[in-house]
Amino acid sequence: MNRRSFHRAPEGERRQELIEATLDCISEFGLKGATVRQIAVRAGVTAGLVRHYFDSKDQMVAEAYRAVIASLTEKAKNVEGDPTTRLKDFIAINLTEPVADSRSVSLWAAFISQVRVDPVLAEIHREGYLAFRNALQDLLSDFLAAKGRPAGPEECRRYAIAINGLVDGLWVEGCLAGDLFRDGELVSIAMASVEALLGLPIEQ
Amino acid sequence: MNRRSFHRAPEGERRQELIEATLDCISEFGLKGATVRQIAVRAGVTAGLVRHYFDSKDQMVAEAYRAVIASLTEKAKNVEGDPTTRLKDFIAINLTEPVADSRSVSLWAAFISQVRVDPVLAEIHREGYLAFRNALQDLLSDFLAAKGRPAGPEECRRYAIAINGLVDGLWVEGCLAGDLFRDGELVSIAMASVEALLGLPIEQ
DNA sequence: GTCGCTATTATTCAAGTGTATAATAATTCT
DNA sequence: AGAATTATTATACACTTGAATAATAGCGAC
Repeated sequence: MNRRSFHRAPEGERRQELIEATLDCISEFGLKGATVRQIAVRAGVTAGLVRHYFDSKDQMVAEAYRAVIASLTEKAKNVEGDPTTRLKDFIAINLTEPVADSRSVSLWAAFISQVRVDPVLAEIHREGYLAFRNALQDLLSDFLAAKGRPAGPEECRRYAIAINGLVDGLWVEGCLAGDLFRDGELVSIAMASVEALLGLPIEQ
Repeated sequence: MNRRSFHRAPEGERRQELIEATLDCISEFGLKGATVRQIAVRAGVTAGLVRHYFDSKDQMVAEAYRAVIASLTEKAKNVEGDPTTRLKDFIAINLTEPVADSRSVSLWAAFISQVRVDPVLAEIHREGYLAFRNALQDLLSDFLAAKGRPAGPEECRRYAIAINGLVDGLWVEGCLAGDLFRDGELVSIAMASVEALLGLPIEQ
């Protein structure tokens, strides 16, 4: 028997490799095509190993979804600087790579399509969405205050809903049909739109 | 042998039943759960019949996707009346049932997630998206002209991209977490946002 | 070094997949 | 009413799926 050679990886590392391989497969072959065997090939291991690190394939997929949400939101939530810079960065980050690319939107859509099916994924989604929107709402509150037009929570909430919708919608448009837009066009449209929505200039 | 009784349906009717059953299964069980057998159960027939009406399951799914796009766009594209009414209706239709519901967004997401995988679905998507956005662009052109502020194609294009993004984004938000919004809140936010984007009142 | 632990591989299994084929019964035509 | 047509069912097949189990080899402790 010629067994293939291998090396024993630290637990955290191998788990992350498997999760990354899972996401690769989902984005390239769809949820249907992301089989345990295909994922193992992508990760450079054999199929049985999946069950050594995760209770089930479904659990691994759920963790992979958490990773997607984290990668989509962490950059935007960690913007720094004065409110104007943060707002500008928030918009730009969400509409340029690596957040805005076809792999991201494929993964996002694959999981969204399961929200009705799998309550676990539904909960993960809701948490991520609310955290993201609340971060935007706080950012807008700071921005409006800094511009000398402080607004209450209700007004900020409405702005956050609208701008979140706008940015998400443009994000999807751009990811799915990036070739229909010129370089930087989406960011430019988004900036102008947010200025119009708030009735305030973003550029200093 | 006790064979189950059945009735022979006209071709068009049965095809539509199968497509509808396919969409039901995709929205309830995901693309993975939409198996030929499950679809047949939903349609009240047996699995073999699928291949009598379609060359393959994949082809049936592609036709089902066409049906989804049609149902999502036909109402909005057929708005009538003066430009102001049409714009108002366009927004309202896209953000209220039946266009805005969790089944629709599940189906939409399921197919979007396959755009990278299946070139056939990618083409169907692109056609639908462009037709939708162009309809909106024409509508905006009419609206701006009627309001005494005619705009060229490039300006209308930018507005169409932004408003399409806004409406799509709010549509997704509302479909996925309708309980987070009050009745009519999304439509109200969308109306106010579009007014701000265009710098024109929509209400007469 | 070699021993022990366990991460990893290899193999097997039952259930489910899309599809092909043959049997049959609902409907139409004469 | 009876024959012809074909939509529909029933069954079988080859293959894939996630998971369970047993064998093995990498690697740290001593």
